[in-house]
Amino acid sequence: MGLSERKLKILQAIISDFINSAEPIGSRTLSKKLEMGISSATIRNEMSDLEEMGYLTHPHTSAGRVPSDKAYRLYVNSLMEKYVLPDKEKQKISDKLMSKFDELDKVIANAAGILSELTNLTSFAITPRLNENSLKYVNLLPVDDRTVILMLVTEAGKISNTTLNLKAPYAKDKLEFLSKVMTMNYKGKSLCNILTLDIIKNFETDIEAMGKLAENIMPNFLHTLENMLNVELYMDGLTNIFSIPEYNDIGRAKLFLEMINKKKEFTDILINRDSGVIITIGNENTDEVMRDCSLITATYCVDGKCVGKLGVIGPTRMNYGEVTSIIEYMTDNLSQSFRLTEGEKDEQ
Amino acid sequence: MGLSERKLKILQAIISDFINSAEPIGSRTLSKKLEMGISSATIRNEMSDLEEMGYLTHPHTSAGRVPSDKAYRLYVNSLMEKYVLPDKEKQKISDKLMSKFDELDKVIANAAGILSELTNLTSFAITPRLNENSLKYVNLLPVDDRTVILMLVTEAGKISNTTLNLKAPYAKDKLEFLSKVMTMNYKGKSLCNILTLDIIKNFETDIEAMGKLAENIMPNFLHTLENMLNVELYMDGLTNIFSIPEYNDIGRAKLFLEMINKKKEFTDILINRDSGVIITIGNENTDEVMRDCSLITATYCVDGKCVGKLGVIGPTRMNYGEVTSIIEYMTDNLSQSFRLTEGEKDEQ
DNA sequence: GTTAGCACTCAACAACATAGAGTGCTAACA
DNA sequence: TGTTAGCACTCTATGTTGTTGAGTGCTAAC
Repeated sequence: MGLSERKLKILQAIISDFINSAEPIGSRTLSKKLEMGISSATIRNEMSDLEEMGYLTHPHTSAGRVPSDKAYRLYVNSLMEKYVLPDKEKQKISDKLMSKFDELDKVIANAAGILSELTNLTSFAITPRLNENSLKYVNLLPVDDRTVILMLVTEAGKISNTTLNLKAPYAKDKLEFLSKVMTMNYKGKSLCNILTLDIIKNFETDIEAMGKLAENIMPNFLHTLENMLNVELYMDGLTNIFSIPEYNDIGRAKLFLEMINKKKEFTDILINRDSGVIITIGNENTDEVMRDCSLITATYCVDGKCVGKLGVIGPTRMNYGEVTSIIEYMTDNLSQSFRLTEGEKDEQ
Repeated sequence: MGLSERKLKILQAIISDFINSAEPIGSRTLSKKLEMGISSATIRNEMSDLEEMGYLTHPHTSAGRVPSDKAYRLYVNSLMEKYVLPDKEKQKISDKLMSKFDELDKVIANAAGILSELTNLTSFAITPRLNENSLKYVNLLPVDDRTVILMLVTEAGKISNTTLNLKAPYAKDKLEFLSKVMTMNYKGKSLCNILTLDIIKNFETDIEAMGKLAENIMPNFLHTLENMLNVELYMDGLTNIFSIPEYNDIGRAKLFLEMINKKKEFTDILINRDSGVIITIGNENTDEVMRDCSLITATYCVDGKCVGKLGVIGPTRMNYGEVTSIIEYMTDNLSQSFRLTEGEKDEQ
């Protein structure tokens, strides 16, 4: 049995209504709302068919119908109308998104904040993985006779500093020399590659002449590199779930927040999602704990490479159209900002 | 009417019991538990007196007694026995607290994590205010022909970088010169002072000769300074409240999490608390929203100056003795770590 | 001052009744 | 053959009532 025009219309009406009201819809209500001149009994028959096909469920006999994950999938794929962000809204987002001075991490954290505010859902964003990113610059800066700042800069412009406290005083000229040697050695190599033992081993023997200095600095160098590879997770709108009826229950709210708060696991889930706008609905999520949530993520690019993600998580009953449009607009906006350098922007 | 020895004993027993069980205590239960050879009727009389004095309340006529905020205050001030952290526990904390490589912000975030784990409460930590901190070092590093990294280092060792994209290419020698001039000019001055217009104004005229370069860099310099003055708030153990009976109610849990999630307001509250170990119980908190919480904070020092805070928030019914000891031990530990440089530690 | 005894109070729980929304089925209709 | 009215049935939500048990407060006796 296929889905007739009328069945689709009914299904769509049920889904739209349920997305707004969170209440199961009965045949009588729907018959009035649809204004198609069909009686509640007919709708009951159609609903019964839709249920048999797996698009609807009932919480219990005498309740109305509720869309299933399968229904949401159909809705997202073909039923829902594309939501077009009003220009005013777009402008507002753009304005909030980029504050000229901020560095990447702050922009991303801020983006998560804006997203949760706009969607009233829990939002998250992860910073780029720098795996493929290559080192541009190693700098060792003298602070005082035993303190040195190790500074790494990548091609994409991410900077990381570590203050090192050496066991013994050092000579300034050696420090400068070491910076240059290290830069020469590692420039253009990807962070991941540098971390492989071979290059490092070679290097350590090369500069034996530099004495204790390198010995002191190398472990810190590696540690800093590792830190740079870490993906940072930002979240916002955690308490938004309390105004969502689905979580108006201490047990569910707890499970949700606990899931979200396992940052390591959650980051991994996000990293492993495909690029582009990805919507996973309820049981489409491979992770058991997310089976009654939907997750929408989109990728933003830095320097043209898709590396970071932005998204929301909420009940399967969410406004897919609007939320998707907002996320998409935001990631596009971010990608564009991170492609142009500030200087180029100023000239435009 | 004063508090007789016996009344104190009864009060103490009620408080200790209630801290563990979260259940109102009845006279019969207490008479058995106390083993003082006094009957439940006598205890009822005493309880009635204690209630009249404001140390106890009843949720309703036929319920047992519950300690009031006043009772907790008495308990904290004189009744509770000092909890001594076992050496094993101390060792565990110390080990987890300092990981040699990490920078200040990460150590602080980590401390909040450990604290929530140990207390099963919601914990928080704020990084130092750098108001009084003075600038040690301004460095402008060339990246490419239009990109410069502005790096500021304070006496306390906090580092901040910003990548600047200049409107026009610059000459390397000018950049180096500017770094030196700026360092000379600002070294030893507190961040707050530098932000006052006078010094900056003077400086801008001084170096007019440097052309456009300074013009490009100064606004970023100021912005970076401002950012360095921001206090960062880290929190952990948010979902711990779900296992606390007091918050086993969607409304309360919501209020609590919403309060905690207003980071700006919450940070301000923390900043304005006195130094040292401060316990505020229920209605002692000036903020309306915190009237049914207790807040324990302690200060940690960087370079001997008390500047950052670490603490927990939870229901007034909390284990004040144990929690206070843990926080105190942790802040002492942090202060010590931030006083000695890594080099000195290694030598010990 | 302490205690036993007793009437009283109140929350928590369970058992039961009721209303209302909604379904499923059947039979009649177009 | 699809559509519809009608009706019995189901199930939740809500309200009512009764019961139990923990606990108090008071009184009178020790």
